[in-house]
Amino acid sequence: MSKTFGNKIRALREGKQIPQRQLAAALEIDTATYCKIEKRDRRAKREQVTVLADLLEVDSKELIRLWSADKVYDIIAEEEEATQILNMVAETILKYQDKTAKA
Amino acid sequence: MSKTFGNKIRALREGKQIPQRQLAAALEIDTATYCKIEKRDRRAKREQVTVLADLLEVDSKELIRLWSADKVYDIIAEEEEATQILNMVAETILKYQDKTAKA
DNA sequence: TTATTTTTGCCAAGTTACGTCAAGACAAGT
DNA sequence: ACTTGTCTTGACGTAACTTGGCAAAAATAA
Repeated sequence: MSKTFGNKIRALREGKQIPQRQLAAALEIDTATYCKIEKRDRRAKREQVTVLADLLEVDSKELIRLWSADKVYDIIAEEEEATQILNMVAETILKYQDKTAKA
Repeated sequence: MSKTFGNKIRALREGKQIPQRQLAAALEIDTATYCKIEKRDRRAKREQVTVLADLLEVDSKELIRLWSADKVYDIIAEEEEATQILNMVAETILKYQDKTAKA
């Protein structure tokens, strides 16, 4: 991906010169697990993402976007018509937003 | 969604006047499970989707698209910035396709 | 070398998703 | 009303997947 969630938090962490150990402690997991999150071997939980955003002083919405994008990517990357699938979902979401906006 | 996977296969099945029992047998699951798939309570496996496409005489790619879209939708529907997430993934996919196309 | 950080493999525990069973709703026919 | 067939739902056991921790190995620095 252009920038995976793991890449992003690693870049931020390195920019701040924080060891994994410290973030791992904040997330109450051990460093091995934290390491795997950066390497995309494990997935952070949603709550952990917001904690990381705080510690890394970055907009949590941005991190959530990356984190969600990773999940979506995993689902459709292997499909032939990935782009068309995304368009279908986008349409659905727009329609649904219209409905709820009116209601 | 505008048209979920479940809606689609149900419409096709009804158009052909086939009972759930028959498709369930083809998928080697019982009718309760098949029913849940139509109702979006259980998810079909990828192989099952192609089997259904055959039996319902519809392009399997179309069914796979709907099936994938359902999965993606489940992931991001609850997120605030769902559309932006989709855009991020779309970008990533395009970039990746460029790379592989050149290679 | 020594110390620190990062990474990996493996296993136990936890979580999620699946499929079946049993029971019930509903409609059409007798 | 009784049957027959289809569809639906909830509960339950279990299979499959995911997670986190531990221990030990690489990598990196001091």
